[in-house]
Amino acid sequence: MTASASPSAPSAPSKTTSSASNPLILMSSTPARVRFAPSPTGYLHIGGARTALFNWLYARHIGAIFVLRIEDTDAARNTQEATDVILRGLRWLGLDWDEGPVTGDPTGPSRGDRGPYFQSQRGTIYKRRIQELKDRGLAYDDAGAVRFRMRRDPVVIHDQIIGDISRALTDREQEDPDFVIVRSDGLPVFHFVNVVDDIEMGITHVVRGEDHVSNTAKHIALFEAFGVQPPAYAHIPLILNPDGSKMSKRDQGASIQTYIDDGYLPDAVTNYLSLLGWTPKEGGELFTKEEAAQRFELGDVHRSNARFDMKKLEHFHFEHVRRIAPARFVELGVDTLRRLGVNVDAFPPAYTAAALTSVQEKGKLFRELPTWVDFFFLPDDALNFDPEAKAKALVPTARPLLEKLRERYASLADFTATALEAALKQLATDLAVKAGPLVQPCRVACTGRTVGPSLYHLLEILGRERVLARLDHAIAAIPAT
RNA sequence: GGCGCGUUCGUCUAUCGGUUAGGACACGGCCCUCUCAAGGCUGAAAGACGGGUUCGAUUCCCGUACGCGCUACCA
Repeated sequence: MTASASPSAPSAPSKTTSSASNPLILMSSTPARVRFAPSPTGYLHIGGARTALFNWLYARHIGAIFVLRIEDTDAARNTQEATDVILRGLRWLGLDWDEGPVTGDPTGPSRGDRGPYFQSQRGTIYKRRIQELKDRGLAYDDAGAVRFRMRRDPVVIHDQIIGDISRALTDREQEDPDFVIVRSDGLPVFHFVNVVDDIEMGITHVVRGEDHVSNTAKHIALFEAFGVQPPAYAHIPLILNPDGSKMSKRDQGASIQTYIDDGYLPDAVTNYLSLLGWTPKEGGELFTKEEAAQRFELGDVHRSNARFDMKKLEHFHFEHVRRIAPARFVELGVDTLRRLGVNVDAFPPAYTAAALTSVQEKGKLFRELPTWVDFFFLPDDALNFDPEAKAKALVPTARPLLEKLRERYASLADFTATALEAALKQLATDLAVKAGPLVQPCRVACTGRTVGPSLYHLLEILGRERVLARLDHAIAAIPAT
């Protein structure tokens, strides 16, 4: 069987509307409901973000309601701040939810009528459901805990991605098949609350990490115990470290915050993430999440884990950043520069915009922006010459060249990129030298570095006054012979 | 140990039994060039292993190896 082949039963549609194989959905006029149910651990894991993304893509593709539920049963560890981190991460990625919390406050406002959307607020619901199982003889007290009467025969999971899986009891489970659903301290466990919430919230599709496949047998048994048809399941492959090991909290790039801090474009992150474990049938690699949502099919999701490749993510950032509207780039750039302490507000907005736009095509991470444009915002006599650049370009032989260049630029009629280029090349011809010996010292004189935006454009943006001042300053800084 | 899932270039992947096994990132070379890039051209690079089935297997089946997940009164 190929990776893209349909794992479904012969009679079931191979793709598109996996919900069509679910009578519950077919017969109902209520829309499908999809959910992302993170536990607030203090950070949003890249794998969790991708799970959220796939849920979002699928929900948007089929027009389902996307529900966000916070699984904060561990009161000690789950703080409001920890939940805020998740919400912030999802919002940054642009993954909006139709129902769920508005803030990280469990008792705060929420959207939707199936709440509360924090498990910490759903205690009475769980108690009622426990009693229901007990009344039916499907759960019983055991040493202070409550156990569920698990079925002993293999459970078949109809997974939309993996296909049919028959999950038999393990050796340990054979000895003790009835698993705990309420701990002796009174707290219901994950398997139980997860299923109860999915029932109460009317979840029709569960899209989650492959690490839950084995658990799904328990969940299905629980659904059956409640007399409810289980949702359609889709288990997506995991994201691994570059070396193939499991990506954990400490690993580089594990937290979404990394990408926020480094200044990646959210669309680049979602684009890259969507391609880790999914390929659109129609082909193509570069797209927005909205475009991805149009094409997203669970049947096209892969079955094997993928390793994370930061270089490729950077490439997607490069491609996306060059495509966004200049105004948007400027907006993001100004935010970043302010945050990193560059004094942009002392300059006219048009100047700042021009300065930033000159490097948009470089496609750099926003965090790297100061390296490329900080010279625009420094006093003319306070440029920090990169030592290597200075040693290489601001040498005695460059002095007469710079002096001549200053002369020409001082008397230039139009201080525009084309005129600046023409004047420099004319001077090179007149002096019988190549352009390089003029270009490099001029660049270092005006920017302090050997790399940067296009020289003539940068000069035009700086303007005659600054350029002449910088040339003077550089000429004075050239060591005597 | 048990129960599951997986295995195509370094990485992400295409391939619905017959292909010179294609693309992207990364890497090398050439061209272009005001720096760095970008762009164009180009190079190297893959079917884990062993059995079947078949006229023919990367593709279907079995086994082995390896990887991953689960195996909690964690989620």
